[in-house]
Amino acid sequence: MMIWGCRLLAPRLTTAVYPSFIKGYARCIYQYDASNELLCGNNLTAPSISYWNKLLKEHTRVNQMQSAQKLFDEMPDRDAVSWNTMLAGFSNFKQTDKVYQYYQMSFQCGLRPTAFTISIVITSVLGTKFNVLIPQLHAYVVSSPLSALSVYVGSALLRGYTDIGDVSALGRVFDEIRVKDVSSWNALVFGYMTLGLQSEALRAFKSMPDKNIISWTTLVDAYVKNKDIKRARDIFDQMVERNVVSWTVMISGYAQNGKFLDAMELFLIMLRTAHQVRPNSCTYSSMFDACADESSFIVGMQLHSRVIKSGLAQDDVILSTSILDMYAKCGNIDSAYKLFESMAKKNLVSWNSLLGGYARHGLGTRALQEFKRMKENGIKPDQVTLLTLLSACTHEGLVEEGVQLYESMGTEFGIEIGMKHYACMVNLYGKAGQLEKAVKVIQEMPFKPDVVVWGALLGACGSHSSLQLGELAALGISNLKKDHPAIYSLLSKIHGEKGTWTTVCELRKLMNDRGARKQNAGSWVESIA
DNA sequence: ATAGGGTTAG
Repeated sequence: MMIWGCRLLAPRLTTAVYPSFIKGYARCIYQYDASNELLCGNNLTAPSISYWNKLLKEHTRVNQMQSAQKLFDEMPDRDAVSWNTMLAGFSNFKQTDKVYQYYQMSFQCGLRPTAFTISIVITSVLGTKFNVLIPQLHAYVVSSPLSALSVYVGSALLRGYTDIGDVSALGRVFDEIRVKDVSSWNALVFGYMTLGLQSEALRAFKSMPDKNIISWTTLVDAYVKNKDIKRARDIFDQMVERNVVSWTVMISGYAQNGKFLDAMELFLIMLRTAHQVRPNSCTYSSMFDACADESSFIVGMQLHSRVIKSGLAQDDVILSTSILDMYAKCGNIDSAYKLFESMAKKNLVSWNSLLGGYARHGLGTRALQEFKRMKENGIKPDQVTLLTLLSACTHEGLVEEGVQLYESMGTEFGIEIGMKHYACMVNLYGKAGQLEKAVKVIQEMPFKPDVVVWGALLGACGSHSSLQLGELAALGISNLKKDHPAIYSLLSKIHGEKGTWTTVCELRKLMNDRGARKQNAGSWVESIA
């Protein structure tokens, strides 16, 4: 049984290919055979290229890209489908550079892209720096035998131009599509909406010959992304049928815009009225996001029990992490930790969420401990990790540890230091009263300081009563944002502490004259009760 | 045999 596949293929392969084939693929073919009839009943006939392509597809499907590459190299012949299968595999698993590399290789091998090739390549460059290639790919298609756009290439191109923000290209591409279908229309509406042309989008939406659930959901989502929740809900209410995605888009729209109660209400309406629709992991994830935002621990816990019963989180890193994040943000760091420990799979985001929980709870030392464990587990930190750790150090006054992390960012972890990291360092030094060092960070950073950076310094000068540096920070802020109320409050606080009351009065008067008003303070505890 | 359009975590 074990040698099933090998026995079948062995006589048909050249001696050069045979040994490495056996070594590399015997196991895969056996597994493939177990779940598929492909190799059965096909006694001793030479495997056709379409057989090889199916095998190749099977490897790419389960993200066995390395063995897929090996198989691709060693199979007796490759046609356009083989190349496209490889491209699609790389594309599905976000290996854009590989897509580009194989695309170029296919040219060198004398192949010309098919419509399949073009749509795969376009899709794979979306959201990457390779998206500059989109107009070139378009130009290639137009000048090739493919010139009239198929629906596939057409919708892919529409997504592409949306991605690079070229509004004027949308209409042009749409006209070039030979036979437009719902998908092409949907891509057009999505493009207009995403690029902020609401009326164009609506016009296109209304002139669509057919609309499906996706068309409606696209529009709802687009309004959500433009933060126009009312209109989103309006469209949502007009839908004649809705599926999980439609509900989830609307619910996550409320969640992302801080409307916890609306999200909750809609979630309940879904459970009560849409009996054929079951919440999936995206739906729950959005709800946990809303709970975390509102610190709604009780609801979060109830939703967690629903998830446990559903078994959805069993194997889902994203969902589990959103629950973990909910616990951490609702102030229950112990539950967050327990959940983290129970997770079968963890990724960088899960670790960041846990570290963020410790940071928020002021447990800097604990955060650093977990960070050590994270590195021991072979997880590489990113900018978010470092930002979280720096803020954790700030809360507990761990200046030395923070500085050490900051200095190792580029050298040890290869992470670019961003504006937020500098702001964190200013905060770290500032809170610890080392104001000169805080200023030094500002002077040496490669960006023009923003309001957050100056604000960190100003705040520190407030708590450590440094007038001179406080004025420097205030000047920095007012250069960026005139009459920011924090300037007046902090400066008069410092002056008050120094006893220069005349200046305090002058500042108050100046503030009144300019109409700068102190920002309203509110109790965070009250708002969740 | 290979492709396009709507949702999710820090």
